Amino acid sequence: MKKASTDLITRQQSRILTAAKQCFSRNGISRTTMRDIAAEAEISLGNIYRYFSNKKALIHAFIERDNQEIGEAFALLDNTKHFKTLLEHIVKEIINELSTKSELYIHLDLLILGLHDKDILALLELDKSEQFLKNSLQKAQEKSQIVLSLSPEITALAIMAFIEKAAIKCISDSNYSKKNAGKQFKKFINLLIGSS
Amino acid sequence: MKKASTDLITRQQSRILTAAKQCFSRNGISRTTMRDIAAEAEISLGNIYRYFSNKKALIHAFIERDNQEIGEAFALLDNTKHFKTLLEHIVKEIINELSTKSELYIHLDLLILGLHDKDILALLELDKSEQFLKNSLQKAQEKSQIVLSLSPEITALAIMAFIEKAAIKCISDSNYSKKNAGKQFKKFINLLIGSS
Amino acid sequence: MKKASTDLITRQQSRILTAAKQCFSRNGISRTTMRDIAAEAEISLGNIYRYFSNKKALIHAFIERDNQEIGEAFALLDNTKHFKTLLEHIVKEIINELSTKSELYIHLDLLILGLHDKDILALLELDKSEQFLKNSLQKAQEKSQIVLSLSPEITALAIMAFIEKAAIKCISDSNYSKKNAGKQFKKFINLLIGSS
Amino acid sequence: MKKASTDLITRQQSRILTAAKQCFSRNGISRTTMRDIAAEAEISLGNIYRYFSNKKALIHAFIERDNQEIGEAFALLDNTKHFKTLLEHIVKEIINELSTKSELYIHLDLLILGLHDKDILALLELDKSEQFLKNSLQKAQEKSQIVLSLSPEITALAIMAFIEKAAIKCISDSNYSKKNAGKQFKKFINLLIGSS
DNA sequence: GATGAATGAGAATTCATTCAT
DNA sequence: AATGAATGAATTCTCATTCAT
Repeated sequence: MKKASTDLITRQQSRILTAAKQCFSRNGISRTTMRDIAAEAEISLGNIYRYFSNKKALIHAFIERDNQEIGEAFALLDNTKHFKTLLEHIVKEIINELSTKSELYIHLDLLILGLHDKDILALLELDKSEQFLKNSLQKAQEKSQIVLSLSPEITALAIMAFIEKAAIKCISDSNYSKKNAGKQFKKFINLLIGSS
Repeated sequence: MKKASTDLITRQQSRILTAAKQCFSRNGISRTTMRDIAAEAEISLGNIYRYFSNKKALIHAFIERDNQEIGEAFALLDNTKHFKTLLEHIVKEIINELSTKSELYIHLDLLILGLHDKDILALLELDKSEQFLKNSLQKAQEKSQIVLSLSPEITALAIMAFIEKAAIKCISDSNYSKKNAGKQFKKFINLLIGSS
Repeated sequence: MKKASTDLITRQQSRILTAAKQCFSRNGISRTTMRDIAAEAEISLGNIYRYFSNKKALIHAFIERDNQEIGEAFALLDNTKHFKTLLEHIVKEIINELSTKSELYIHLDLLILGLHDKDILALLELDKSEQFLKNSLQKAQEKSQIVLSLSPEITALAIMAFIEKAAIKCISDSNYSKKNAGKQFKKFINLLIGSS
Repeated sequence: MKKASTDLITRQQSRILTAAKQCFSRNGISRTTMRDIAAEAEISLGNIYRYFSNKKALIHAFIERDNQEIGEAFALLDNTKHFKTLLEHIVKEIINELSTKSELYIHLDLLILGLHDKDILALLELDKSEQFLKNSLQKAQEKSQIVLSLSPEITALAIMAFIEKAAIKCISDSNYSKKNAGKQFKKFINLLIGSS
């Protein structure tokens, strides 16, 4: 991997990461070959290595980008007056996205990779999103926007756990729909969070 | 796959599956080679193919056996007088086991395999254990042993989700301990389940 | 790489090493691919890895075998009554062999590999043959078979150096023949070694 | 290879060759990539091909320049009154340099390349330095500055062989030092060359 | 029934060389 | 003249699966 004009570098890296996401969604991370990504990005195989020194580095970058996106979504919670409503909305979105199967692939693959690889594990900080949520809950509680039945920490954990599980269920259990998941989540939320 | 006399078949299959579990725990499913399993089972490589026609079939059989074992654990709930205490105990056990990393490997690997492979997905019925728990909750509620804040279905989902998430956290987040998880779970349970 | 019945293992390893020697002679070590060796040994590519865990291990084994052969040649010196004559003979043989170009390829390639790789360097013990020769000279001197102008150490060094250089010259300089080399060596030897 | 104005050509070629020497010393010729050389020369990768049509041509040019430099060193021998002393000095220098490992890399790499490639072999004329030395010895003998035990040809061969071998030994054998080599060489020289 | 040797289709990665700008 | 992005063939190594004994 060598340097190139910064602009092109970022553009190409981004292009490759987007292609990677496509492939990862389709087949899971570990089943995606560098050649697959190259083909998807319409780039030569060797050229990928100009932008990412190896597969691991590419995955690294991929995770970093992913974390950013999730962070941005949760950031909205800090500036809203209707915390619970927005939370329900965000969660619905996330379940929606995760239950594309494609997203879930990636999500779980990352977990597995993390278990196999300390570096990736560190990067995952196994659930940035949980952190974001916890912080948002805390702030909202301090602002007396909401009343929590349990600590922000447990609440965040429980919520994120619920989301993932529901998403998995949407895919794996044909009797279980996203609508279903949404309704259940509302009830669950009402148990955990009371509005002031 | 060549056939063998029924008795021997079951004995050998069992032996191989036990060896497989060892290997899967150590390195995850996808990183376990057929040779690894053969070595662990002290059986010849070629001989495995007499009992399982290919790796996928072996994994299939593995899942079936796993589901059985979990079912047996939850079955205890149906005959106890101290539902909540026993539940807490079982959950502690499961988190303990899952957070061995080795078990989590398998758990997650299976999920991924399921996402990639309809046959396996069907077999997973993504969380036998959740079904068992739901049934137990329902029966206990009918017997008025417990009072549920939400439906048995949501409660089971929430509990299993919590367990998995906590197990993952035990491994990935060095600041998070099993003790911690146990305490949090108690509070969480008290919110979901009231004793009559 | 896995174990196999000891007999077959040795036979196959030997076969592979022989094939390797062919290839190394033809193209030099670093230009020889594992596929080349497999083809020459009439074995599948993957099968090589059953007998040598990687290319480096194969080269290792190759060197060890080479060292043995040279050692056997020099061992003859210890039991002869006509030291100088036999030495001249052996040297002629070695120059002959080395100047096949093929042998020289290997000889030099090994040196280079040694410079790049500590493990190989250690194995080379950069010139087993020089050690053998030095010991033979020493014994012969003690038995008063020969009279050395310089120490056995320097003498051995000078002789081996001469051999190599002459061999290289035979190949690279078309005006320089093996006959030439033999004659020159006799004169050189007479300067270094006098018979008693 | 595209052409350039003669002046610039020579300047750039020289610059590239100097960079090449740095790289070759560090990692050996075959492990040096064109990109390495470009970086060291602070020139663009593509631009190298304006001045050398390919890697082989570059190595060619490199050898030619190297030969020149060695020639200049030995030329000193022709004008000295203290032949043996100067020779000892020069040899010490060469062993010193060669045993930097870096120089030896190049030296051996070139030999190998020569064996693989007729064009390069011709260029090497496998040991310009030996030729120079032979000529110097001859002249010195004619001027009666020295008395040779053997012919100038054999003497030159023996000396150069000794140098190389000693250099290699300095690197590969930790018990063997440059000092050692120098002392041994003096004794060896005294056997080959007597002053008048 | 059992064995384990053999196969070969990939996978990641490297690097000389070309070519559009 | 100079640049450096792009190419793709080549290399090492892995592993599920087959098959002769």
